[in-house]
Amino acid sequence: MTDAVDPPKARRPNTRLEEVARAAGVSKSTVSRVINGEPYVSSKAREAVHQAITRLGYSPNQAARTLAGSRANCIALVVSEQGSRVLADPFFAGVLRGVHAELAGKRVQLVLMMSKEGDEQDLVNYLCGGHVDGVLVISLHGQDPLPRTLADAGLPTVVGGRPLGAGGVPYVDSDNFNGAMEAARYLASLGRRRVATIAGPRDMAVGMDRLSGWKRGMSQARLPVDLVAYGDFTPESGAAAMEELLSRSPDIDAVFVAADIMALGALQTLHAHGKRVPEDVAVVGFDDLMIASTAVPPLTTIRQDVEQLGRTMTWRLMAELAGEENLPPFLLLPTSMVKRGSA
Amino acid sequence: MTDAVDPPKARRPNTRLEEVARAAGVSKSTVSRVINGEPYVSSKAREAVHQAITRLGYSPNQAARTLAGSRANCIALVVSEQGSRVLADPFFAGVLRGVHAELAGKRVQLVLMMSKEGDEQDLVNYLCGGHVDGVLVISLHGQDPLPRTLADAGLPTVVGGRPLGAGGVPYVDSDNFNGAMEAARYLASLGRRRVATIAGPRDMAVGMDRLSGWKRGMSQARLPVDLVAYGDFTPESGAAAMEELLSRSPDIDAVFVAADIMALGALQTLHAHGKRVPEDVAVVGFDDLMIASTAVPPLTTIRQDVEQLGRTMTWRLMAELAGEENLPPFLLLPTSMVKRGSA
DNA sequence: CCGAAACCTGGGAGCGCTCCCAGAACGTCA
DNA sequence: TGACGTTCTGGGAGCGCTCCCAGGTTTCGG
Repeated sequence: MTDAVDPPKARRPNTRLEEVARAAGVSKSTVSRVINGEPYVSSKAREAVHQAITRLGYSPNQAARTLAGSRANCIALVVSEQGSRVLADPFFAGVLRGVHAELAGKRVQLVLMMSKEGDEQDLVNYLCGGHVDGVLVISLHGQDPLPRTLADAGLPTVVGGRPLGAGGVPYVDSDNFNGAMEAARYLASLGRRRVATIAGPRDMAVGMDRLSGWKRGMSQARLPVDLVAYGDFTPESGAAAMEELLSRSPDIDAVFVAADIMALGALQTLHAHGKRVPEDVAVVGFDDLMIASTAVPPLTTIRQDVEQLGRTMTWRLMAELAGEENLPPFLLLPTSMVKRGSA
Repeated sequence: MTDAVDPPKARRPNTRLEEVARAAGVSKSTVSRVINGEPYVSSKAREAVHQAITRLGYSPNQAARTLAGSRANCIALVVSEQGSRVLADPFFAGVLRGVHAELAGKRVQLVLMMSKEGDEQDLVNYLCGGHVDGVLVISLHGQDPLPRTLADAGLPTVVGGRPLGAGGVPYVDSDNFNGAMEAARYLASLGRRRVATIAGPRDMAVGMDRLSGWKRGMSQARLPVDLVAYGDFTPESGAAAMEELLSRSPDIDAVFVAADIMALGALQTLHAHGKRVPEDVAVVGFDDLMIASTAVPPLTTIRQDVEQLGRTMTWRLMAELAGEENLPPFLLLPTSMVKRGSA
């Protein structure tokens, strides 16, 4: 008769606020006040409520709080992931750790969303629908209008990594420009004269910023900026780009690779061509992933602190949610060079 | 006067269901039915509602649905992360991708929680408080009672990776035993006779299962199982373990390393000792991380599909939530050997 | 032509909280 | 003594939805 079997009856959710009130001998209102740390509660009542809560193992119903109050006590982390590979895992995981670390202790949940192509409108509807108090966006490509849209809808938004198409939306980023510049100058200071770079994709700010920094560093060292190849943050693309550079100019004696993950590929190509690292070609990466130190030879690289990036984004968002004013619109995190064997 | 500044007034959340009803010229109930895809709605009404929804950009208030209905339309991914480094990033990121892929299209949100020490009770209260419909748990250490606790509370729970201390709770895992066995047999088939292993931590099932599999494979090849060292899934520990093995038995001609990430460290140690890979010592890893193919030499390894692990966990949980019965309690995902240069 | 079964619809009672308001209890000062 | 604060408390109206129930409309077999 019935086509669909009824799912098993949901357990009666835990204790309700009213039961706590009864157990503590006070009213719902008072319990609510205690939970939310409001003033104007006698210490006696406060104490009784705390005990009742502990005894009953009460945990407030988040849905009800959200519905009744205005806040959702919840922020979203949106990863715009076109094609699902992009901007490799370690970056994302690091940011996530940072976000979580910063959220620790605060009663704020983190919901994770990935924007698939097509879902765009759904995503915006959802986010603007009052389900979350604020949004963290990472891994933007091209001129993604998402942050702009969210910000225009009045939803507090912080972007991780400089967004190309969202002027005015607050962001936090590593100081890619200066990091890359330092790499170029360091290679020059080593006496290298044919210094190439493998840059990131042209549609990502991180790619362009590191390329600009390298160019600036090269200019300062009075070196030409002709040896540029592009990759897409995969080892394969790094290998291919290195191949291209070597064929264009076999006398290359150094290369700044705009991401460790690509540097791994470049190292393979160099090895295949019988080039010794660092004797024949010095290599400097960027990111300082875990794999940088275990590469052969260990990779000299520009370290960016992705966990700190996550923390800072979260701090910035939470500060805005708390009503703080005159917050810095943009934050740049310093990078540092880690010297290992490859340069 | 006022110590705390009031946060800026929250925007009036979007359209409400009632407005959609009015716009479509039907009742709230009918709109609700359309949204939830229930039968017994005339196609005319259905059409009108859909149009109204699109026109008004309506997005149902999740909190209200949760409160009124029984489901939260939300599952939690709990990462028990004691110490914050553990089980490195790539694993976690892969699982996450899988979970998300499986969730795509379903109207289910994912909340991420990390169990810090101390928070344990809070976490359990929260999860059992009806805020989520089910829980995915990964990265369990030792005899973590969390899954048991959750399952006992009647909360549908699926564990990723065989849990040591939670008999009876459904889990999904890679077939670590058979994968490791295959590795051992492969090395033996290559004619290697002094085959060592670098195992994972003793308090993790994944470590023990791979060790058991290796032992079984060795026995089948009539080889001794004396060369065992332990690491903790870091490159450093892999390097140290290799060092130990080499000093115990310099004639080692093969090693099965229970994780690529440790294999990287082992490779460094081998290199430092002037051992050629694979000529002097063959190396087989486990996991097939991205870095396995870019190691020097490229690592032969046992591939486990972590994304599939995430997908399968999610599928299993969702099936249970949908009320399906007689679901398999445990699921093992096959592994496969990827032959590259190191063995 | 009548009754039953299948469809379709609207009304309204909550879900568990927050937050506003009214008022009690206890001052304190003219 | 009364008028007025300040501190504390409880009552109750929603928040926006789901889901039950009652009832209306159509179809179809006897």
